[in-house]
Amino acid sequence: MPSATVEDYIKHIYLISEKRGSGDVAMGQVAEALGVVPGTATTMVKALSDAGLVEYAPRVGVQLTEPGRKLALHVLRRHRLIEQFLVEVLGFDWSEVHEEAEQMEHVVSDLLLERIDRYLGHPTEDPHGDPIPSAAGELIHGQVETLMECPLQTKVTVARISDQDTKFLNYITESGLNPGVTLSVKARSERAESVEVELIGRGHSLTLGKGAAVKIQVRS
Amino acid sequence: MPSATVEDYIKHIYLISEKRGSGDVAMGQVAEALGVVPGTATTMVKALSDAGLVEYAPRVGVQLTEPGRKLALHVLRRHRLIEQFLVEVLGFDWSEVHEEAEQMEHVVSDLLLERIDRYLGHPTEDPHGDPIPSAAGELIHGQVETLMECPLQTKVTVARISDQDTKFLNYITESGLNPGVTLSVKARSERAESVEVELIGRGHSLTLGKGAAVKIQVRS
DNA sequence: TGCCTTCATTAGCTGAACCTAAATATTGAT
DNA sequence: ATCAATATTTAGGTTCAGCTAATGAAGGCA
Repeated sequence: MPSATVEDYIKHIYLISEKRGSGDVAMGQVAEALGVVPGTATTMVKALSDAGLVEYAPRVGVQLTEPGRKLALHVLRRHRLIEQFLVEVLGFDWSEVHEEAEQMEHVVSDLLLERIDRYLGHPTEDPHGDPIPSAAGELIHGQVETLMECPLQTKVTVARISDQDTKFLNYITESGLNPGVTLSVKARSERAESVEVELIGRGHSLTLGKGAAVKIQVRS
Repeated sequence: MPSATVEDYIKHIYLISEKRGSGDVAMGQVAEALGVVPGTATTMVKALSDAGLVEYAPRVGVQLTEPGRKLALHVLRRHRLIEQFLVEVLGFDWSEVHEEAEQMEHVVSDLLLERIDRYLGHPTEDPHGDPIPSAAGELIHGQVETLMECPLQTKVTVARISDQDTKFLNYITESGLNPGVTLSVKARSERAESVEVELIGRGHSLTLGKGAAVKIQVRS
């Protein structure tokens, strides 16, 4: 059974390579995501490579192998089902479940996980709108665009917030931009790096900077 | 924050000294409970002593200090609340939750624990009948006796099964001796090391060896 | 073209928690 | 009272996952 550390490395490598399209993930990114110094990441990634979970090219980067991808999706499934469970069943706020799930994802057994899954009615998304991989390792990611790309003056629904930081998520909650909310982008300025958003039904608008806007993904 | 290993040592030292009345716990017992070789236990217990969690006398044994006892009860609270939750909410069988709780007890936060406690309505016993310490570290253990000590021909209720082995618990379940069941000891033979038990309401009897009988605790 | 900055790798070390094997204490039996 | 058996401790070693500090490669710019 892979250690919690191995699972974390694999999970983060997966998440980074998802975000940056495909190709190799730079070691610096890995080190930063894991909160370790670069040398530690190099050592660990070499070990992961020996274990057949990643392909590692010195001074180029790292990429998951098929077994690595399987493991990443399995960890992600645990993480996201746990988050969903904490929110749905125990009344946690969606902005505070990440840390908790981070710990629990390494200890819940497959049996417990399937009971949670059944209890929740086999959900396909977690509270942040992230897709939950199936037990078989399948992942359906819906068609999503960020607020910086989506069409103007068109009703769209918030699909996911691609950030796990509690403070940012609290801000999202306060602004009423939770997953599921309907909105429309009134105006966007690439040079000013801002977008103006109207919340449908609430009748009020707000302006977001590019940094925040790219983390908010919507579905038409 | 104490490591999972430290929590396990402290928990087991507490449980052993509970079982054996009071006084020092022998190092051999500690080693066996933790599944490590004696030398490892010695080293670890010395570290626990440096941390102020136990009092350690070489070649005599080990005993919890007040901070150690507090920690033990806190771990036990986590363990037992988790067990209760798994049984009550997720439909686990009481005989299969121990291993799962063993892992989870080291990662659930205080916040999550209190939500679980609230969700369950502040239970005072886990599915095995073991008392759940309060958040403040109080522990009310009911008046209990084993089947080898309780009065004969008297209705008593199974209070707890002091063993966590899944196979043994399965046997208990099959025999209908779960916590809560009412029974009466018809006869007992110290020399034959056996007791004959009648299950009230089911109208049938069974005979248990001493080894099993001392693990079944009852309340009058 | 050569230097400088940035990024990555290597080497060597640390602490936690385990192990094996040898040495030493304690206890019980003769 | 001595000796064997059992229990405990000590010594030395391993693995995992981290660190610091030094070295090396690659790309940008004067």
